[in-house]
Amino acid sequence: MLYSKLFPKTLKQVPSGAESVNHQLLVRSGFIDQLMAGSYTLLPLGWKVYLKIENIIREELDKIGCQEMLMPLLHPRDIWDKSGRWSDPNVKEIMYQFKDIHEREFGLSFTHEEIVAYILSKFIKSYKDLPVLLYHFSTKFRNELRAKSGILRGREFIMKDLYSAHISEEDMWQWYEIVKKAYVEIFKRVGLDAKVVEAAGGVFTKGHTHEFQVLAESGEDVIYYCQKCDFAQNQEIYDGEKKCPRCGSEIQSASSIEVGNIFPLGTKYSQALGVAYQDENGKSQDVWFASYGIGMTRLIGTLVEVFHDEKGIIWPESVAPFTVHLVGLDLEEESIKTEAEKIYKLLQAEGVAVLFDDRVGPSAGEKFSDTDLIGVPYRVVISKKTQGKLEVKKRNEKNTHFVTLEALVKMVR
RNA sequence: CGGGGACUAGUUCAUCGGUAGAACGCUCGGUUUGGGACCGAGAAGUACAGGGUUCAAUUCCCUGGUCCCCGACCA
Repeated sequence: MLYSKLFPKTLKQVPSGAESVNHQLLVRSGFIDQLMAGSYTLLPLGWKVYLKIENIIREELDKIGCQEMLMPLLHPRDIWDKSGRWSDPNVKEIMYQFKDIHEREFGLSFTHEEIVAYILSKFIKSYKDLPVLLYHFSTKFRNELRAKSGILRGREFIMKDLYSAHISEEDMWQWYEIVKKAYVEIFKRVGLDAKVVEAAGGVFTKGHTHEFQVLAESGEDVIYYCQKCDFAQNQEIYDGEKKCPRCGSEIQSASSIEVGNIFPLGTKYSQALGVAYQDENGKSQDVWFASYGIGMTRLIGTLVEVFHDEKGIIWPESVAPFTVHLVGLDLEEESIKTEAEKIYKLLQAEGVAVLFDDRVGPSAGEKFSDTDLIGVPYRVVISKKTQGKLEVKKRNEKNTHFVTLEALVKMVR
């Protein structure tokens, strides 16, 4: 990608009203643009990051046997009446509900339990059809009482939601643990140190469900966790103990951002929507459900909250929009321009995602400021000072050093 | 939905009862070139909307809208 062609350009000033770090940096660096409160466009750079994250999740979920699909966002009222949630006051608060010109009632999706149950009720016949794990990445609409913190809490946001269906509670819990492990791996690959935090159980279980929390000052949640082992609980269930019940070490608290959660649903939806299978004896049985979510856009915001400095974003390599930010200085000199273009093409040929600042006018300082702001992991400079070599600086390090093209390619792989 | 703040050029802000100004950005010309360079010229505004007070309102008052922050609620 040529920086001269990239839409849009970076902003020098902090947009008015943007107070949270993720909001300020993502807007200034051109990753997102606000349409209204809690509603943002993912601009080309932001979308690149989104796709990187999406692919990591897709890989990890497919690895354990989940199947990706895509469900509609516009839902007829009757399916929500079956679960009784259309008229639930708590649901009415957050669900966008409206009528079309024929007075038919619709709602915009804020979750997909009803739809998944509806699909499964059609196709699940036998115990042989289970278990099945279905997921999709899609928009969620929530009429938030208060959208806030930039991209962390929106009224329209992208979520990955996964639903698993099972022949029994035992099977459900078994898969619950498998998905939990996959989630741990996902967050690790994305670059985040997410804590697996115990949360209140559902209606039918005395056990705990789990939230994935990332420590961050800007987080809305507070969690209590052990300094030594991986014990952690959310505010809802923490009972005030000073010592860890598992290892006896100190418990400490911190604010955090919930980036994902997993919880068993039991048979509530299968009963409401008639999702049943025949067991080995030909007897009809309810299907057991569990659901698992990851807030995709929130995850992007969380990454910025965690990985930034006073100059800009510092993307983990696994999710960065580009791997190398190639900066050409002194480009009005034909020989340097030619060399920079050559390196740009060679890096591309090596399969390296590179953003090439090919602008001739701007000063070195302006270009460097842009690299820091955008936060690509490797900055590579070519100028009359570099004399045929490549000057490399990692975004999260201070020192620069000179390398050959071969060495650089090896480094970024 | 309660409490607070804001709304003026593309952006960030200043002005202040007498019909608007800077910086940045943008365009053109020139000088620069390793941390958001400099000089000159230029384009750019229904001051959120409606109502009221006034000789006169961007400015004061009221109503509404929008955005941000705190709270209740939540991926």
